[in-house]
Amino acid sequence: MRVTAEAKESTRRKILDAAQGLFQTTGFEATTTRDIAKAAGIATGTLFNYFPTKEAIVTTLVVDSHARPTRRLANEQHESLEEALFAHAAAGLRLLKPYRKYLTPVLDTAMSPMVEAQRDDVGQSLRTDHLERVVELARQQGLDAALTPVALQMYWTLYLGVLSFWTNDKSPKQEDTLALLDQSLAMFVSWLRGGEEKSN
Amino acid sequence: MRVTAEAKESTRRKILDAAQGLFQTTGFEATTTRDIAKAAGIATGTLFNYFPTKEAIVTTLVVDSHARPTRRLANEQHESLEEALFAHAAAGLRLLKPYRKYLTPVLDTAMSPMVEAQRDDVGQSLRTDHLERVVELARQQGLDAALTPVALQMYWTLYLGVLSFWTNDKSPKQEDTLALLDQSLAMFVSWLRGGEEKSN
DNA sequence: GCCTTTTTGTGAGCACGCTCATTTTTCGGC
DNA sequence: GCCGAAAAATGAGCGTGCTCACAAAAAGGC
Repeated sequence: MRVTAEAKESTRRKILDAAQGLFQTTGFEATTTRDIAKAAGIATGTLFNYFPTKEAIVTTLVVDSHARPTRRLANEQHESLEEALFAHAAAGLRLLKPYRKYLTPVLDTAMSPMVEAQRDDVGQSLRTDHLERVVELARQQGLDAALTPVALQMYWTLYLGVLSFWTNDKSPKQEDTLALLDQSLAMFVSWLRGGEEKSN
Repeated sequence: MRVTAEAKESTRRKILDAAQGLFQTTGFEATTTRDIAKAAGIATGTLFNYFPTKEAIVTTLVVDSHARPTRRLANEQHESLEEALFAHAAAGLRLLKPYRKYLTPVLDTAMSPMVEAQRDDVGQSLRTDHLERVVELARQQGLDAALTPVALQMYWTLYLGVLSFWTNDKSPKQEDTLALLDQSLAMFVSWLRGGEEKSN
């Protein structure tokens, strides 16, 4: 059972590596599942024993990139919530950077706020993890009451908007994306603060 | 040439009507282009002489629904910008209501803020028209300077977020969507006002 | 009314993502 | 080592959306 397990894991890696390379060079849409299987040295049917859909492959690539031990700059204090959220979101972008060009299918499915969470839906953990940290950061600023489900929904909408912009950002170092992120967070935070004042 | 033109228009309508009915009863994904063609009494190839893709059909349905003379309640004065924008966005929802269940492909393509405008891209006019009215309403409140491209980008992101939520809203009369819309616009408007104060 | 050109219609066929009956490999128990 | 069972691999094949070489029809000129 151990040898088999190792072999399975090895095949899984071969698929992911092959897909990663092909997506990078040829693009997500232009890469066929037959291409990936051939590059991984397996039959097309085998590929679907490991991943239920083509999108699941790219989703796994993205999620795996977040699974590396994210060395969290331990409890560093930020001057403002906006600053803290900016650092958090920018860190998210950094992790996603290798996948920027073919992020669209992931945004449409795994990261979509509307997809119902399902068993073992590895994509959902990405959103959940990101939002948990947002809540945590807001708490440190005494804004926990303001983070209603609706507020998180709006945060995620804005974040997805930034990511969606980013995938097509033609500015030299995608600096326009950072500007948009800055503005979006400024809007979000000032609204959070406003709501807090009123309710106190 | 006139007889031909009339026939063409008639075929076009037959396709749209057939598609409308099938989408409604069977759903967008489950309806095949062969189904649509058969229901319209034409060959599958002919269908693609009228619409380049299956998505273009649903997009056309949605855009056509906006093409009806939108009787604009002539220059009615709203108490606040937020109220005016709410009425405007709610009117948008009302137009889209018949297509709510299969709006997703339209959001992903024609209404996406990232898709570059192309010649005769009928989908773009939907966004442009909506945003033009937003600018107009903001002007009436003396906030024209605040409506930078980035601001419009954020407005559209929020609007798409609301629409995306709406397509899956399980609450009885989709009242949760209106709540989300309300909050989103409150955030947007208060941010607009804040930016205006600073820059003055 | 015929002939040429242009427009419109057609359905066999392609490439795709994905499935599934079958074959091949691996396993633990003896 | 051998055997039956369980797991994994296979590739022909299905149903898509969409294309394209060709056929039919209509328009325009004389």
